Amino acid sequence: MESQDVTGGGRPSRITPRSKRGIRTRQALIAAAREVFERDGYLDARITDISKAAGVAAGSFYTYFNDKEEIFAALVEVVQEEMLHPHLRERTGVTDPRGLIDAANREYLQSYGRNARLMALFEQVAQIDEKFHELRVERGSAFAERNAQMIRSLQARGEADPELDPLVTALSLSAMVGRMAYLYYVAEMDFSYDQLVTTLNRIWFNALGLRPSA
Amino acid sequence: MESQDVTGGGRPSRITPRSKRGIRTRQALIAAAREVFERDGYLDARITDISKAAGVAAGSFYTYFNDKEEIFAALVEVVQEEMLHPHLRERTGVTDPRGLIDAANREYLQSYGRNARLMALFEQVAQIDEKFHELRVERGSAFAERNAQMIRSLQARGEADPELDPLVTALSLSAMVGRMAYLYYVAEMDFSYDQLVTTLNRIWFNALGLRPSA
Amino acid sequence: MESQDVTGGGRPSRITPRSKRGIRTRQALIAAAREVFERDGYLDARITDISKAAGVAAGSFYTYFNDKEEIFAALVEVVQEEMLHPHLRERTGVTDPRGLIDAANREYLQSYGRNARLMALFEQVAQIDEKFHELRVERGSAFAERNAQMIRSLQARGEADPELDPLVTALSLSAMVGRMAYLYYVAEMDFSYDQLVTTLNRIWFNALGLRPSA
Amino acid sequence: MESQDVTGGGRPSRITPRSKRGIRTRQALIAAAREVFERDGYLDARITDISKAAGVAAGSFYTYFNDKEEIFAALVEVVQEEMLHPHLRERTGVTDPRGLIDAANREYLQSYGRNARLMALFEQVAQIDEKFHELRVERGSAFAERNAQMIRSLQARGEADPELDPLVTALSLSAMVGRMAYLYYVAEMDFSYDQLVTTLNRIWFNALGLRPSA
DNA sequence: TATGAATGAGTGTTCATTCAT
DNA sequence: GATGAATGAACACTCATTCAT
Repeated sequence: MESQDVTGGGRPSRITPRSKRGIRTRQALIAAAREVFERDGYLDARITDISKAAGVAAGSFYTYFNDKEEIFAALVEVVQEEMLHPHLRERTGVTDPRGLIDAANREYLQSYGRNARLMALFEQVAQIDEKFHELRVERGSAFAERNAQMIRSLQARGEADPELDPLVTALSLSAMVGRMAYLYYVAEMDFSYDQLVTTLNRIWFNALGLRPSA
Repeated sequence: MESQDVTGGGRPSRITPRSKRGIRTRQALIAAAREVFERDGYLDARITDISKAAGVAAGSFYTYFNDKEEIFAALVEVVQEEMLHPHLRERTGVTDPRGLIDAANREYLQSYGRNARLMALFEQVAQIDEKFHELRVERGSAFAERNAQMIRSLQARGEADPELDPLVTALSLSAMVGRMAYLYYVAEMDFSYDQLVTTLNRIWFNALGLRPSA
Repeated sequence: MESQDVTGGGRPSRITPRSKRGIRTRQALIAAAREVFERDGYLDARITDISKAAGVAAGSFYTYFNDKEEIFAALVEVVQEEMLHPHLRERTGVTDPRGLIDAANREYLQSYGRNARLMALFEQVAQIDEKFHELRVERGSAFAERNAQMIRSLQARGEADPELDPLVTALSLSAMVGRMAYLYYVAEMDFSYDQLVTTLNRIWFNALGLRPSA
Repeated sequence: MESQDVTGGGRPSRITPRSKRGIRTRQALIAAAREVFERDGYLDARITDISKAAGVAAGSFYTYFNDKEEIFAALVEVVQEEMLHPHLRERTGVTDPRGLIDAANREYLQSYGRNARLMALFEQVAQIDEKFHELRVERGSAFAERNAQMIRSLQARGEADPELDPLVTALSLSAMVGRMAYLYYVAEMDFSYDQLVTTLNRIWFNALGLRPSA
């Protein structure tokens, strides 16, 4: 998933800094944005506060971004690079389906937990801003599509319930994990991490009809 | 689910109208609110527009509500009464677990579909307003608790996988259905209603380990 | 020349006041606008100052006008009604061409002089704002067209140089008077009112080839 | 008409470049200013854009000019040199009054037409900036003074109406030509170039009482 | 109860100008 | 001389809320 221009363009996009100082300022603004967004939420975050937190003048914000939406997009990009962990199989050496699902679930939850505030923020902004809503749905689809592939292989090998629609199943189970991560880390519902992982795993296994590996 | 004061109180709560005229005005405002909210979203809805849509003067809004949050709460109450369909078993005469789950899923999705715009609105407001966020989580929990009860009985009768944590399982599967309803009706993702119901049912059955009824 | 919507529309036009108080406020704003515009010029006039001069809150401006352009248009309308003096012939009883031209020139100059500051303002805004520029050209054309009619009659009666193009002549001579009024009242050039009227009259007479009335 | 410091002085005037590079940059800025002014008008022209159009950094503008007014003054100077065509009599060999007036009118209109955009700009700035307003009035006066001289000679020779005030007449007729050039080239009013010249000439001739040359 | 005009706090945004490199 | 990033003063405009009629 490469860096991608989240905002579809429109106004004259601001500069990409050429000097060292410019790069530093831009980064300071993004870091400050993260701080302010996490503290105040997207709606209450004022551009002035972001500039102030970055230690620059109010107007300097506009050297790099047109508005709140644009700096949020930049923040999303930065964080997504941090959160990306593809090639699970190669990294872990795990090959049996149950092990892979368990590893994927744990990795997803850990990653979500490390960035819980930000993830809550993304959920929020997705509900507020059309562009980010679409982005979120698309990313979810792409993720589910990879899982759908796995389900298809398992079905082909006779290891998974052949009656399941691979894509809708993948979407459903991914949606479930995503939402439960939210309830655990953001809404702080009252169950343990262990209960969570164990139950999610078991639902995946049962739902797909995976038998325990010998 | 009784009428419940969503907003924790605070300002002098506005009147509950006694005169016929007052009742009419209040209802007109709520209807107008639904219209404006669905059209503009919660954030962009202006109190002025709600009054205008209701055909009353700007100031009249404050005879009945203190602010946007309060009229939204009133709207939520009205709609929830419309959406409530308890006692599924008694109403349908269905008794086998798979039949009940199928009926519940279908009923939930239909109901969601009939009020899709509003449901999207609720999701949005839950992400914006703390009070509604809590309300949403609580309602979800209550709903899941009922499902957890069902899972416990099935486990007790040896009809469901005894390894599952009943509450977390219920939460997860409910969350899954809720999110998929959103993706189908609001995000309008590209799969059919039939695929949706069939897949959700099958995931429930498999996950719980329900065998087909003889 | 009827009241005419100078601004071609666009944004939701503000209210026309229903209550007495509203009418008073709107008028106070227009009067204040005249004051501020005359004092500071169009460009330097701040909306805040207009509100302040009218003795109302900053926001109240926007109850009646969308922006500076719009209140200026309202001001133009008001003043134009004041300045309108048609039916010169009927009012004065003058019938001979030279007498009519003399009366018209004097009336125009007097009227210009009474509103010199505002006339300067109109010139300024016409150079700044496309809409008012067009308005000015149109009004000038309409005025010239009436004069062109007069020239045509004189030519038909053999009293005016038949070689002259009536419309272009009328435009030219009107433009001349308009510009000289500006130079006399606004730029305050160094010649007397009497020199001005006498010379303008004589140029008109000579240009049209009018002989002195017996 | 020599190069003349239009702005009355005040801030430390910027450098007059010595190096070839400096001269080139200064010229590039003036050319860019003309471009931007003609495209955006005086008010909307941003110094940033002038620098950009000249292909130099924002800050470089201030090496040569203090502000927009100053570069506009420089532009005026350049253009006025281009537009100057004195000594009409000597250049054309024309000597009879009607011929000279005709030649002068044609020359003025042609010249105006070649620089219509800039002339419109000058009109605009004269209405916005006190300094340029005065400049415009002065130049007009100087021009009219030359015409007044001509009128005086004609009167002395008995060739022109002796009743006319030479200066006010010259001012009036010049103002007329100037304004009509504006209406023709800038406002693009609907009459032909030929109508224009013929009518203006005839008004001059008639107004002054010039008989056709034998 | 209804009206609708008045209020005014609150922030985003622009852009001329400076100055360290 | 040139660069381009940083500065920050300055204002327009919105809209929830009040309150006299």
